[in-house]
Amino acid sequence: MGAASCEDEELEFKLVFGEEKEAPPLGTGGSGEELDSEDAPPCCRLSLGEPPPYGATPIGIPRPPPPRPGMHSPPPRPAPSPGTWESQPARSVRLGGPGGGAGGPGGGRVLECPSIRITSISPTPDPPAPLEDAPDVWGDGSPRDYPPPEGFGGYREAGAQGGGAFFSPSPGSSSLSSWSFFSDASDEAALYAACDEVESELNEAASRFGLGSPLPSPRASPRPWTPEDPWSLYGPSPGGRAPEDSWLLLSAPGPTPTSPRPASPCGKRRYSSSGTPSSASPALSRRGSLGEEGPEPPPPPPLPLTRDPGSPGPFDYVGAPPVESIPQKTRRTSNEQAVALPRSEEPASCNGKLPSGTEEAPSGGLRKEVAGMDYLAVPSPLAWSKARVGGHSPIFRTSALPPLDWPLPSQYEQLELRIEVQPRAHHRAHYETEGSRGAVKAAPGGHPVVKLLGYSEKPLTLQMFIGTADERNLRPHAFYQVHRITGKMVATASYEAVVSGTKVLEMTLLPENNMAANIDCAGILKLRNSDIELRKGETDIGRKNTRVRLVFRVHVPQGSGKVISVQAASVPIECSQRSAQELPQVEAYSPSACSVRGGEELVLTGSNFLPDSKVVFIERGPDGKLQWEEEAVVNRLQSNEVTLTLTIPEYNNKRVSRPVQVYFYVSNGRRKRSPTQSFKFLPVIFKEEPLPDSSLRGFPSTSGPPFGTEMDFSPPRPPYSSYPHEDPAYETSYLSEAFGYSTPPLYPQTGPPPSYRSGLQMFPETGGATSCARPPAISFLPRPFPGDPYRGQSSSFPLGLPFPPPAPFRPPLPSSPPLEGPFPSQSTVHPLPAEGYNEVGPGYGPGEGAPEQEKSRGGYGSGFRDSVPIQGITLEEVSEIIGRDLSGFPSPPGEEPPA
DNA sequence: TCCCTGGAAGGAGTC
DNA sequence: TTGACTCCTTCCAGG
Repeated sequence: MGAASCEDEELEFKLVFGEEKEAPPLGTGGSGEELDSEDAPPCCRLSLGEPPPYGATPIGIPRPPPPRPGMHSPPPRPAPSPGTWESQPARSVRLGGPGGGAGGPGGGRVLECPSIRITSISPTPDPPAPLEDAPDVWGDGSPRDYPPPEGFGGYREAGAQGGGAFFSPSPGSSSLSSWSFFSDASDEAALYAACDEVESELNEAASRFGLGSPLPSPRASPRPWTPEDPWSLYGPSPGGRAPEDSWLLLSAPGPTPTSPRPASPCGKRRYSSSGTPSSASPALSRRGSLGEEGPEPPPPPPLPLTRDPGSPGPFDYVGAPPVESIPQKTRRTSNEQAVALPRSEEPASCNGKLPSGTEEAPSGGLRKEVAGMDYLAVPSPLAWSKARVGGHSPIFRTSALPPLDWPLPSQYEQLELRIEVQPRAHHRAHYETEGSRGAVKAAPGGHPVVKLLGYSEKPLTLQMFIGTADERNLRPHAFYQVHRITGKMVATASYEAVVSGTKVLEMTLLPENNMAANIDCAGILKLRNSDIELRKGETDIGRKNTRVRLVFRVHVPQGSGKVISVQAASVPIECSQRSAQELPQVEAYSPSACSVRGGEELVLTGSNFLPDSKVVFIERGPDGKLQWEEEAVVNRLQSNEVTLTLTIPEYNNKRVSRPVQVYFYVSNGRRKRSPTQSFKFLPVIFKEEPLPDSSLRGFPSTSGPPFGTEMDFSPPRPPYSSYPHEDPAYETSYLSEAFGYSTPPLYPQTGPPPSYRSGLQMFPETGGATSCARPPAISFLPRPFPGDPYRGQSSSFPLGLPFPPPAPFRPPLPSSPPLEGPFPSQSTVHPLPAEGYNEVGPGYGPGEGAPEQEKSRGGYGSGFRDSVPIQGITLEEVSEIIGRDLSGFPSPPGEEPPA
């Protein structure tokens, strides 16, 4: 389907703009394999009802290609002009259905998506410059100055939309699909005239695809702040963003706005009486698509609600087939339908099994063939990470706002978007077939609170979407969407929009409210795994992928058509029912490293801790086999439901010379374990004499104390002048760990030895707390050394975070727990692998607006950080780095790999 | 009546 | 291949 739509787009695009010549030839761009359909500015809102930026745009202009599911906006690449970012070349697509192969009508036609450029702050006007001053006809507050084609920007979640709403409107959605691709029939009628042919292809393609899940949208509500819409700052017309209502009304199927509670597509399920063979897919029997469901609510009247001025409606639906034409969605559990799916072309990725890099395999013919369906390919996480290494400035043109999957810093200069009150760690998301399960709540009661610091001039729009909480880049979650909650108890006005396929809830930050918003209007909707996984290009799997984060973003106008975009992500939220009830969750812990001798106290904070909860440390070998396991002694007296205090066990090999990465988990019984958390056992102290020329200082050799270094197994000594964490060496460890790299401090380094190299290299075993690393992730303590931009950043970032937290220094929150407080409340750092963590942002690439502190940070900055950009680094890269940097390490006598 | 919430049934998927 | 177990999705019921 995605293919079809892309084709559609391409066709229209060419027809209207004659882009053929400009479209990069197939395979051009070098990295064509990694290109997405999202080449188009992801910042483009796919909101139905948004008119193209140009009034003259012919009606034939198709709506943006359905964002590809599972895809992220291809990381824009630096354009020739400094500060300018250019989208990656578009991919080619083959007409004729998803098969991309010869099958399907249009069989061999290969179309190329246009290359699009989006810009960040650019000293010189970019090609699209002429459009810069064009009013924001989009009215969505995301003024766009790029040409229409960009309006078709796809977003990965478009798939959500593409796969979801795009494919099949929600039949039983509790909320109409505001992003339903197929919508109002009346509009469609007009559209058909313009794109009959395309539509037929779309339908054809759709019929060959498993249709995605309906993406429900909460009931609409009038835009609460239309007149004062902060977005108007960017353009005259707020119209582009059709109010939810319009979306809803445009969606043919589904409950009416007045019946938010979705009727179960097939009524209540009764397995005992369904008559459906047990082997039958529940989906087939219970959840068909439009048309399949008998008692579908009558289509809502066409556009009864007021559209925002300028809301073009029809444009959005160009090419959209009528709802009725949507083939019944398929489920992979259906054999027949499964067969119908273009498996042959589906990279193994379809179900999320595609190993990283698979699709990058440039295997000639095959690759070429795939190229025909190139836009279906999904860049590997590695590729993404690499592409984003270096990060970028959070300054954008108002016309080219960053896509949702672009990491952004939470703070830039004086601006900071902060989550004052974090949501609870658990929130049971609701399915489309269920009624709402309410808004996300905050741990202390109430709801999350988000505040923008450093700006209070005008009202601004705060955007919120559901993001991922895994170890990869923060991005819109494929299996969850934000769900707008309304009701008497909801005080915060919100507006639902769709940004490239991802539902975004928009609220207003008012100066009179100190630019703070109480997020009491945001629920979480769970999409069926099978639906999402069926999407073309979707690589994520839904099973056990139940952790999300609330992502908040705000674009602060800076004048001159520029905005600073900052983003904040909440702590991870477990959205499954069971997990929320039974599984223990570790949200933070301190410390995160300790001497191999253990004995230190480790404090875990989280939830679902039981009196008999166990904490088990484990170590796994490269092959994943368990190499060591030790249960820690839990101090029951100092533990409760949300806190576990335990004594770190002794590591089984105390003669290691390098930090050992281990993990621990909390167990409430068999199969009731928390996700593992990383922990490091550090070698006992090394005393080293500074040897400026040595690249291996501090490391023992196999033949005695190397370079004047000796291993110290003696009893604890008096504390050193500097605390471990005050020592740059500590910082190295700290950083590497904080960044989530399961890598030991990179002692052996090439190049000029960092200043911190002299002196203590490893953790002094002084006993007491001094032998333990301060929590990198849960930095309750202000970072000690001066100039450290992280200092005091109590809410740093989770372990496993590929992005370093480049956020400049900020004082601890008043609400932050005391120094030794077990759990930071607001800005708790979750050591959980939740990369892309709010504060983590993309960081600032060198020379890209990085805070001076960051740039000037000495010590570690000259080594590892300089040689390997942290941002976006992946585990693979980390492994590589580890292998590279430690390869020269001589194993000291006595050190043996844990058996 | 609607919304929210907790619980659980039953099938699918995984080990 | 089979059984046990876990997870997902839907349904039920009560406040």
